[in-house]
Amino acid sequence: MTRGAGRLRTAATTRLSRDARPRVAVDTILFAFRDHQLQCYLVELARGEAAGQWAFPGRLVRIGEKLDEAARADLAASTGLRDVYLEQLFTFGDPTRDPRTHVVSVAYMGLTAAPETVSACSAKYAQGRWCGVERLPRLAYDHPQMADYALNRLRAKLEYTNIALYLLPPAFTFAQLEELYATVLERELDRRNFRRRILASGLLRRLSQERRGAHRPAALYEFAPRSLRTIEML
Amino acid sequence: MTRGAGRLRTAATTRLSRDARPRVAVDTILFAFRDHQLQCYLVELARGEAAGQWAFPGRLVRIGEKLDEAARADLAASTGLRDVYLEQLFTFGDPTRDPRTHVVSVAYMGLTAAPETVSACSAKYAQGRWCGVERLPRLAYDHPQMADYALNRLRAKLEYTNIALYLLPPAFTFAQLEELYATVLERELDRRNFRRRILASGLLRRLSQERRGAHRPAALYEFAPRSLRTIEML
DNA sequence: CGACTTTGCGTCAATTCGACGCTTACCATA
DNA sequence: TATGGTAAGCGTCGAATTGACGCAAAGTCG
Repeated sequence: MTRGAGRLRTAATTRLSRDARPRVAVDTILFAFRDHQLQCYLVELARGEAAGQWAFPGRLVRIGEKLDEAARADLAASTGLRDVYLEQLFTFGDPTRDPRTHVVSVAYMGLTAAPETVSACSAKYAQGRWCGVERLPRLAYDHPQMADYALNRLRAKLEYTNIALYLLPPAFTFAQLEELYATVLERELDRRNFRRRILASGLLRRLSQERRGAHRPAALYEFAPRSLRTIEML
Repeated sequence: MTRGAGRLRTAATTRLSRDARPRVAVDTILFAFRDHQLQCYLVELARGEAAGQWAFPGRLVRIGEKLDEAARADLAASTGLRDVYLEQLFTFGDPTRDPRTHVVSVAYMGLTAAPETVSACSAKYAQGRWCGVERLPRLAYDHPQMADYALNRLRAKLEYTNIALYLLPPAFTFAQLEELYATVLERELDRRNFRRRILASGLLRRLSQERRGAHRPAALYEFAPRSLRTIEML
């Protein structure tokens, strides 16, 4: 996206028209599984000509910044969340995607376990909120495409990676995991078969059931670190 | 990559230090299947401090250009090839990847059917040549990572898309297709099973065998256009 | 206590997949 | 024209995977 570009417009693009080059931005589609649905985090733009529209958080990349670090820092500034799983998605470079200037945006997908404390600190935004992916409002720029892309990627990677575990708390039950899968994939799953599949994949590790009373189901599971295959590509 | 940035260095980065932003480039790893091996196209840089080193063709993106069109145009300028299958791979943004300035590079993978006529027209390059992916020379910048990434992606997509067909001429035999798969995947394939798999996938269409004499094997195949699934994502 | 959920173990049949045998057609060349 | 090599094409067999589903033990909640 392009927050901040407005400030530079007169100074930069006019004076420099010959040397003008596209700017680079990062935008992050942050997912969480909350209230039995897959949600993503939206911000309401406060500045620029897209003010009032909803979008994904993001900003221009500064000289010397790594892309993922820029995305991570911006996410921390926009949501207060750190330790988010981030994965580069796709780079959107259509010159008309931002009506003002040519901004090339590197889209990231972020996954986090149901966060309770989220604050839209940054003054760039009027507000921030979680929104179920089924009923997104009209989004600014080409962010609808980004949402599609991210959702498709998430669905695809559910099938062959442990990526779902980033959407869950450190310990969880099979029922939770299955609900996550069924919801995101929009498909019924057979409990028995699902269990077999997941266990066969070796993604999970049975948690020692220290304190299980206190309204807790019998068995908890957690990440099996050894199966943290880096399928960053594909 | 960063060809052309040298020219702008004094003018741009000095004068503009406050407004300075990363530049955007596209680099393309172009593959072809030639001489029984998977090869990719390399250029020898003629300018800048990396002069003399080998790299993948690419250039800075100009205001108003789409990323894929920039990649396509640069490929045409560098190799004379048009009608290349292009797919965005990954965006490399480490600020130190180009020692001079911060250049964010959107890497593309290109596939083409064994091209006979390739000329390194562009004055940016001292020369261009095809090189087997097994014995690449030392590459400039972070292009070795790009090569790895592209190769991994190509291998992965061979398994579940028709992407291989972009590396073959319009009509080809099963033996050719199988050799391509076996070479790229570096693994022996059972002819019978391979045939079954490919036919089951519906990717191929039997060509009417009009003129088959003249040193031509019995059966030719071509693309089955209906199966041109767009699995651009994942 | 009784209804309900979660967990966990199995079964069965259809499908997929790897290893492999065999025949036919075409071509080159001795 | 006989022969050997290669591509094409068909089919089998057994192991592994996968979807549909039954069932019982354990825990939770009202």
